[in-house]
Amino acid sequence: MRGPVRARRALCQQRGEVLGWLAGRGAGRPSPLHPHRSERAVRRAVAARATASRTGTRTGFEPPADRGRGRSVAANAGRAGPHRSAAAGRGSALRRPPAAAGPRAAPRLRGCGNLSVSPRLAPALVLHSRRTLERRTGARPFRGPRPPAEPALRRGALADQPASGRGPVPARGHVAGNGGGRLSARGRRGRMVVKVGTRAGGRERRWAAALLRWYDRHRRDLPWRGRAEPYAVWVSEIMLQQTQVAAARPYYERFLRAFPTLRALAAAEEQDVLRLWEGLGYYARARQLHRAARLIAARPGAAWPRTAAEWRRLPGVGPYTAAAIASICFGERTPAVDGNVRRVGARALGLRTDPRAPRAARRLARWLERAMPPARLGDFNQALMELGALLCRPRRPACERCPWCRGCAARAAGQTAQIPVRPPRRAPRRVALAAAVALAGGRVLIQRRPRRGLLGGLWGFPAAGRRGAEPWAAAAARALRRRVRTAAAADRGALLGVWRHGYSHFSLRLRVYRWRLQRPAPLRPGSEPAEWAPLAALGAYPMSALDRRIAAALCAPPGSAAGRGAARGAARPAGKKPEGAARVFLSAKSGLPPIDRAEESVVCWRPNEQKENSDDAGGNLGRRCGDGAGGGSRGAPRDSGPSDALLGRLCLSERRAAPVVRGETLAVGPLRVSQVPEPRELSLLHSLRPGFERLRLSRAQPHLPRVGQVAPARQNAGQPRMPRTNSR
DNA sequence: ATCCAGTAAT
DNA sequence: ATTACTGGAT
Repeated sequence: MRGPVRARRALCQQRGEVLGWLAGRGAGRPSPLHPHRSERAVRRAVAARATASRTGTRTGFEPPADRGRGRSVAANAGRAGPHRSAAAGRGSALRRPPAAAGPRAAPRLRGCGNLSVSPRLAPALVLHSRRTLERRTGARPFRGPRPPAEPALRRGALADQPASGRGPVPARGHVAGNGGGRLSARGRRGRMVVKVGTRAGGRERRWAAALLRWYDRHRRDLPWRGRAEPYAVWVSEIMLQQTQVAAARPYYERFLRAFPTLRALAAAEEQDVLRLWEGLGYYARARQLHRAARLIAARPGAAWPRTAAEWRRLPGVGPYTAAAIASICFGERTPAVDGNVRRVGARALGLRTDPRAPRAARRLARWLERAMPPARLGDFNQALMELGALLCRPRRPACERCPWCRGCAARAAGQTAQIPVRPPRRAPRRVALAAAVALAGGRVLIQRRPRRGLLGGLWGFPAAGRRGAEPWAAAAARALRRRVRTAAAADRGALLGVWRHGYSHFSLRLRVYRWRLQRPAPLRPGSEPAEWAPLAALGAYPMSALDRRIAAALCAPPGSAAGRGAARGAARPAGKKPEGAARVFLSAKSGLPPIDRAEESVVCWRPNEQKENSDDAGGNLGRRCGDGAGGGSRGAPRDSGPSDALLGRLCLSERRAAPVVRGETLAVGPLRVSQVPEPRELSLLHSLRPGFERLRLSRAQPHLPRVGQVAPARQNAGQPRMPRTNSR
């Protein structure tokens, strides 16, 4: 046995470097890290060295001697192949250059390795090595507050080691900083094994190299890539907030045509900016982009902010966006951590906690910062995001193609589905309300909700919460009286049913009471409109999903599933669709040119994920709705069979001389209902003419048409424009 | 239906 | 620390 000595892989150069350093320190310059100890420690170390060279006994600084050679790290690394794509294994981290130089070699640091030293000396050595590395690599010196718990505690523990080394030895130390040295403590006598890296973040840099190789080969060609122009990058980053590349891309191109420069944007009217944003959502982004443009233009010389901190001060620019722009355009060493990066990083590191939690986020950011290669800071950030978007997807990651496959901790543990860990969601707040359904001569009372707020602008039945311990029916009656003047509200309504609905942050339990009135009672004026709407026309009113289900129950024949309804939302029996003719309403997601051909076709098909077993778009277009891919297969799982084929072929039934305004509803059809896909099955709506991609199926309203007439197109056209519906 | 996303406002 | 904002994927 070799006793406490653990320097199995010390490298000659490093040894030379360290010994040279130690010798040079003979004068006893105080170590900045441990000024009060270094002198003694250094003298001791030098003495030990002298002893060792005289007697041949081993010391902590002894080279691994010849026995180390046989199973050297280089051999390990060789086994794995010199061009291992993912550099995560222990062996590869210790890969070293040919150990040509001996102890007397020039004190150059190359390669990495372990040195066994006394606990006292270890911190100074690490510091020294880090300094050297910083000098050599130009890495940013570590400064600023160290992350609180870890290093402080461990450095303290280290410094407090008794000279005998018998005190508690931290199981693994890690010297904070930018990757200059790592410290791990092993051994009974408290010898410290110092792993010295050649470059700041040497280990991480190899991940970076593999990543960038992959990125260079597989990156998508996106309009904002290429020249890292601040304006282009900034606009694209704002557009890409909460928005996928495919959706943002056409907007980006149009936007840059309209406002090619910062000055053009700053000079624009907000209305024009918003107009170009229509359909993208999150309109605050556009307003803030515009505001920020004016702020930048007002700077002296309209100079771009350069640092992430400066960008951060602009409206609409958060930590992610600031880091992305600063790194891509101005070479700042700041990781841009978005959802993709969090996912990729959490998996690679095998984070078992929510990567958004501060601790994990710090760890991730530090790791990334160490990995960022100085020459390609922006590319590194983009490559990470690209990896997350293309391969390291939330579901079904394509690990086989991933450059980090071998080193990925989540992959190794078979945990890619569990990582990133998501924080447990709190149980949603429970909310209970009572609603009033007032029927009179085939009409029902509905009201529109305020434009702002939850389900803004949608129509629904009056509802109220319970006051104190009053009966639920009383609460419903109160809601009724608020909108209509009727004596009937004094009566107790009949309980129609109880509906539940889950919203994003609360779950609603709605008790619905029904009143039958002789005739439509006079409406009370209110801030929002109310109407006695014909039951048959309810389909023309945009409603929330919950109110829609109640409306469906009103229209459904008694005893039908929808009529019984309440409990589970009462859809029709699974797998069956209502028969008959119906129209589909498409609400335009953005402005559209006039429709000059009445027979405009709109083709819908399922997302086509398996490229290899499906036809191209032309093949899709060639199929007919009826031939096997239509209603029959719709219950089938996504990936089985030819279900990626055409689902329906819809025809716009009207000409439109005037342009279509965003949000306007267009009637399509009529169609046999069995040809109409469910909204959720439709992830793509294409027309054969450009400009119609943004058409969106709004409401097929499958529940209503069975009673009475389907709302004719004319009537629909006369309706107030359908606001955007948001079922949450 | 449920989950996910970055920023600002609270 | 939560939530609104909006749309897409599954």
